[in-house]
Amino acid sequence: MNKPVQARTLKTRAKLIDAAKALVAASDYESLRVEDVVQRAGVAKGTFFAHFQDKDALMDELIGERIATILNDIAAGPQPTSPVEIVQALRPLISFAIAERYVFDLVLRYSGAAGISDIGPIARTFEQQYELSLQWVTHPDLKVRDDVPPELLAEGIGAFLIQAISLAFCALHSSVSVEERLVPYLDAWLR
Amino acid sequence: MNKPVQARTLKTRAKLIDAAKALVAASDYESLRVEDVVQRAGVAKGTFFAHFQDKDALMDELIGERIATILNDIAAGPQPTSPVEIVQALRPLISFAIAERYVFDLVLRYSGAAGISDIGPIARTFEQQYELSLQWVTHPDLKVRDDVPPELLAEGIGAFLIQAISLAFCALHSSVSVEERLVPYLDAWLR
DNA sequence: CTCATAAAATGACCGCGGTCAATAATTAAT
DNA sequence: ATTAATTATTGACCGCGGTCATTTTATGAG
Repeated sequence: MNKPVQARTLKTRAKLIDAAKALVAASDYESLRVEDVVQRAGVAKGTFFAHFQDKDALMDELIGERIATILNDIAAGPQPTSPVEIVQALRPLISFAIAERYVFDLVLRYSGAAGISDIGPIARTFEQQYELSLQWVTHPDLKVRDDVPPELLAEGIGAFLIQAISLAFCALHSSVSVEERLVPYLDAWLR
Repeated sequence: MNKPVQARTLKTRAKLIDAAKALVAASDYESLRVEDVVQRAGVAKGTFFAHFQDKDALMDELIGERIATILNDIAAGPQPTSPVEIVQALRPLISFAIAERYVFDLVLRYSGAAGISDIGPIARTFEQQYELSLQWVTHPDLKVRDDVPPELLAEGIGAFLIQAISLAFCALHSSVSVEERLVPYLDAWLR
């Protein structure tokens, strides 16, 4: 029943991902070119698309993995006890998201899957972020309002995180940082 | 001092926009092709890019205009007196935003300008939506919490609107509509 | 009207994501 | 080992957004 995966397939896929990671490390996500990836991996262009639906699917892998790692690190840290500490805890995630406008756009685009079947790495990190927020919100050390279910509070944290980052891109000239913007939101939302 | 704009320029630009509108009306935004636009407008391809920075800039015009119209209609309507009525009032906007995933993605991408100078039509509609929300929130007929500045409440409405629409795309299989999802957010946020 | 200058329009061309029929490598059966 | 069936790889090709040197058209001065 299970499809027999050839060892060659895994090897080629790994070569492609390694090549892509190296190229991203050398410049950035936005300037990644499929042709460069396949050249570095030593395979033909068509091979790339036999392994990934399209270029964005590779990006989904790369960026999703990065975000998952960041979220795991955050989850391993201490329980925040206030909105300010929440924002501090989220800082690594924010830094990554605002480092490249391209990344943020892609994350937003991939946050929602077209169907239940094609939930990709990035979409999973949204779930992960929600679970983390839910954990924080239900922890006794973080005093939050109790007139609203914790699930809703957790979703709200995600909404304000997106909002704060969007506004940061909207006004790069502004001196208000994402963190400064996010704190009042959470303060008002969670109190 | 003022650049002398030739009548020909305005005419060509109008031809391009008219052609684009007709094509969008005939199918949808996503399938719009620059080549089709210029062919219908009866001009060369290069001419298009003399009038618009890129294809997205044209989309910015088209979609921004639509949204501005929708928001004006909403603003001309009655003052909502509850979160449910807010969501009802916003329904035309929501309908347009979820009609095409492509449109929503582009709206998000254009919501933030790269700098203060290049605020386009779509970015302006975000401002417009904010002003409308602020107006609602400060109206005496809508009872809202007073422990938070109205400006923050207005921004929050925008954040939850985006969140609700995103989740709608994320789970097209789900039976929960955008409206149903949005009401609890606003209920908790404004009370 | 004529000519000089600037503005607008042109279309061949390029970059890059993505496709697909043809080919090569792998596996399983005898 | 040979063959047949499956799976992976290849690279020429296409679609479409975007560029730019060249040509065409409008404008203003004398």
